[in-house]
Amino acid sequence: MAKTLQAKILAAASELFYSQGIRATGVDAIAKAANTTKMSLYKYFPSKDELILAVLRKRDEDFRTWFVAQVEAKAADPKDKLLAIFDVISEWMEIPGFRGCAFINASAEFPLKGNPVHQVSAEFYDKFQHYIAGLAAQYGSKQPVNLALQLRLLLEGAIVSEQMKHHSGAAEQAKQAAIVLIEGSVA
Amino acid sequence: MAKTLQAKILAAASELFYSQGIRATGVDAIAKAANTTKMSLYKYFPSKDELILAVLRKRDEDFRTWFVAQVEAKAADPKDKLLAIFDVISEWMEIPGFRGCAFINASAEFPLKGNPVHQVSAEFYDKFQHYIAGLAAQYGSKQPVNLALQLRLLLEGAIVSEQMKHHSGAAEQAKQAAIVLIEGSVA
DNA sequence: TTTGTGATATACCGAGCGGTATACTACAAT
DNA sequence: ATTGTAGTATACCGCTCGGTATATCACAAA
Repeated sequence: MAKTLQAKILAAASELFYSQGIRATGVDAIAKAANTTKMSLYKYFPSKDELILAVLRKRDEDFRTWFVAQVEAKAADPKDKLLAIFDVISEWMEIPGFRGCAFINASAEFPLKGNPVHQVSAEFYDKFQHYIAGLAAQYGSKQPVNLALQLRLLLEGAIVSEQMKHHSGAAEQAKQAAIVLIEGSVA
Repeated sequence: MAKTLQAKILAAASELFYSQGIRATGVDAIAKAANTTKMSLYKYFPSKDELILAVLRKRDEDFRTWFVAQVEAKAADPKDKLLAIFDVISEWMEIPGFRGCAFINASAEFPLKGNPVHQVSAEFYDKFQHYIAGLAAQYGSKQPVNLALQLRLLLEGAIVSEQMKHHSGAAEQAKQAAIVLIEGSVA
């Protein structure tokens, strides 16, 4: 409840960046949404660029924590967890305000190679893939890292498809494909 | 060679939008890159929004034409064509200046649901998927539409992964997964 | 009571944005 | 020779942007 001012700014920026786009969101709008002023904002974040990175880093933490908890709550053994991933993603897509993956979107908004946004986004998916690879190894996959990357591709593809057109059946087909790949990886 | 002024504007805008982002590209820069002036630009395109849509529609045509030609040149029978898709994508990713899929990027830059950019982008992938489904049906897949969507997800995922981090091995793993799914779809 | 500090309020800056107005040039068709 | 048309050149508009300056306020520590 008693969030620090810095946390309030971060939360407001995160929400606006995600719903409207980063470039489309002005610093004034963020300050107003956080019930503060631009001056205070610039005390905590030296520039909008730094704020963008801070927002992404926090989202990285929060989303992965939330996601893993969801999966662990849904299934007990490794194979079921691998499949539960797709159910969690499917439910996430149905949450009002879903507009795709914040990291994919950020990378698209700042297309230049060297931009730090790419590094943060890449790290997010690396960690994500690493979590999947762990489950795949427990499950007994012969090539857990490869399987993890394949499943990750299905997830990213489903998210992007669903962003462009809602209820495209992407999540369902991603899961069907995942079943084939998961079971094939132990044969 | 003797491109019309309109075509030159379209080409310049397409290039700049793709390499820098749409919002990040000003109308002045487009006019300059096309060796003309803003006045002429606004004679052909009533607004930047209309220009954006025109660029995406042209890219839709051009890319699909180029892509199909590449695939057809690489393979003769349906199964090989399905696999060749992943080789073409892989080669495309290695072209200097690759920055992901213009349609995914555009959708990310304009996240609001009703934006026409989403419709154009969704239509592009619908046509793309329809092409894959045709090959899948010729190949003898029992559920060609489902297989086509699954392969599309792998492709989108690979493109996005490669955009965030080059040489991630995404295209290769997408192809490996595709082989399993394609062969499984006739069993 | 003074002093230091975190936050506010507000006005401002230079730059870039999308888009327009006006006047001018080149050239082809009648 | 005249007229219409396609394109140029340039200046301008109102607005928003990221970022800063300055002055003030609330409050706790000393």
